[in-house]
Amino acid sequence: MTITTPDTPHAQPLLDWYDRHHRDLPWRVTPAMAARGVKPDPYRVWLSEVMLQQTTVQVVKPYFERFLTRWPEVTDLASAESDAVMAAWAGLGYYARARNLKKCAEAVAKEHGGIFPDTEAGLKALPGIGDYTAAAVAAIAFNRRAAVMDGNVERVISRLHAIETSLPAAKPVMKDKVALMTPADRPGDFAQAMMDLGATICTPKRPACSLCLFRGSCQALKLSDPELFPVKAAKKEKPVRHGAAFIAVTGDGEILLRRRAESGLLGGMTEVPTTAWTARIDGETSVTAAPFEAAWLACGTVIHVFTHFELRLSIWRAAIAAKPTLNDGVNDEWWEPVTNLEAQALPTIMKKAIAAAIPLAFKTSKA
DNA sequence: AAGACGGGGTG
DNA sequence: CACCCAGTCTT
Repeated sequence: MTITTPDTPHAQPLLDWYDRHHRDLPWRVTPAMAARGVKPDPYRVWLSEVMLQQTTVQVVKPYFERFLTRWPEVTDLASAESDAVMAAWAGLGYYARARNLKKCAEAVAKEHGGIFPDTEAGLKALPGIGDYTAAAVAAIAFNRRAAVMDGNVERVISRLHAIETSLPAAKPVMKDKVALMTPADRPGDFAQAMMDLGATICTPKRPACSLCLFRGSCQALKLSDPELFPVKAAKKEKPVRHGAAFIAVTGDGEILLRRRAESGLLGGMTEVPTTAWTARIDGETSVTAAPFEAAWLACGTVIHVFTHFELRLSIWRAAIAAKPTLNDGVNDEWWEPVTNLEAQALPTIMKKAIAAAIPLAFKTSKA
């Protein structure tokens, strides 16, 4: 968003607050570091922002460190094996992000000489970079006066102005307010300060208004109840789907795995053979839908909640004496040593399914 | 404009 | 349990 209006009196007090209260995060150039001449690395800013899409700071931290150690620069990521990137992303969710991360790295390496575009428009043209990430990278990495608005900022703005219009309809108005506030000096720190404020003070539940530097000008606090903002459209309930998953293990300790389709749910990730996931329980077909005849043993049910439905997966296990012939000509399934499961691109639901059949398959019981 | 798309942290 | 998170892409 092009900003032509001057910043409001909110900006400087927020920057002062940020200098005193900012969080020290692995991808962040703190004000103290900036004073020593440290410049933000666009690759790190971009990588962190993509990981942070709909994902909390705490969850992202270890993934960010592992990615940076393994692929220190965008060109390293561009030349990496896709399977390795997907396996490293496993557990973070929204796997289209990982596929687009790889595409974006390749585009930067091949079409931009390994240098990230330094404008909002140039960034937004890249895979996996939308309104938020383009503005965030432009502001934080390139000091551009871009209006950065994420869920945290939406909450702060909606309370500051007591915006009664519900989300997402209110987004354009809220973005105008952010643009009005964003200063020409230190726009990146301003954006991070707004997000820090939303994450630590202006929280969804029980906000710490007494500690907020905007307590004197917050319209929601003055006129109403900050916790009632932002107003959101009513959400619909999640349907339940059912299916069965089959864990086949040979005497040599190998398990049958397959690769999911490139697009769609868990696209490009690894799974154990499963039935289709349907609305109705079909008990009779559960075992007969197994990949092959075997003495399948029931291992209970795993429940996993996705964004738009809940999945109840019946788990079946069988000890295989001799490897059955896999589907003729279909090369998307293979036998993998159970000892090598950690290196696979297994999403959390699949780790839970395998763990239900083979309790010691993974180091952590949670996965 | 609405739906698809994960998983974990938090109260 | 519900809610929410440094959103993006497709239809």
